[in-house]
Amino acid sequence: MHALSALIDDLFAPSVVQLVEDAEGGICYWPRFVDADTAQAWFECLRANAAWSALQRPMYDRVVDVPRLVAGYALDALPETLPLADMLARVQAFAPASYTHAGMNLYRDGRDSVAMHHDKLHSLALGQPITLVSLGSARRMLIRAIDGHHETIAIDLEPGSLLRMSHASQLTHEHGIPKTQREQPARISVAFRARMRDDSDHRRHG
DNA sequence: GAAGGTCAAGCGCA
DNA sequence: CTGCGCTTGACCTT
Repeated sequence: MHALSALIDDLFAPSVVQLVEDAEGGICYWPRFVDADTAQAWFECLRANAAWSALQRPMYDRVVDVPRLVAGYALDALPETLPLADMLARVQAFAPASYTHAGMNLYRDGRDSVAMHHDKLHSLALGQPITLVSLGSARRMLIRAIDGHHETIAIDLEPGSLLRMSHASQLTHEHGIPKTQREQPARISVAFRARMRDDSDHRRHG
């Protein structure tokens, strides 16, 4: 019975969903980028072995925790303990680009979140997309047009899914992961980006 | 070196 | 319940 409904889900599941249109491919969602077992294995390995850090930010007159854990890796120096090389190869097959970095977020539960934002374009290579792999439990993302009617798209990012956002779409849309009251197990997002150069050298100088 | 953008939690509102 | 817009301030980029 469950096997049958899963089969029906598979038959009717779209292979790709176009969420936003633009000249560079807009924002595109593949619900079944990898199979569930692979997604689960990646999730467990990353959660256990990635170098997660907890950040803080000032908020009014106190310091609060950033509501998620973060980790980042350069793709030319990947630790062998992580499945990032395998992930990159499979991302390249769906959304080829000259990726250089993988940035990861761990949303532990429904209280973790990211505010609406667009990715910083000054450090990203022109025309190169940002491609997001979702692992763990599904989590709702909001995508909102900046001008016009501020139309908002809500999409539940499923484990094993892939979301490709064009460089151009970062100028017209912002995105975020709102907090939720629902029971919400952990999710990891892995964002592959193409940085035009390493600009981490000349910060914090004098 | 001045100016502008970012993004955290909590509130009230629809 | 969910989304949205407002608030302050340290840190960042331009």
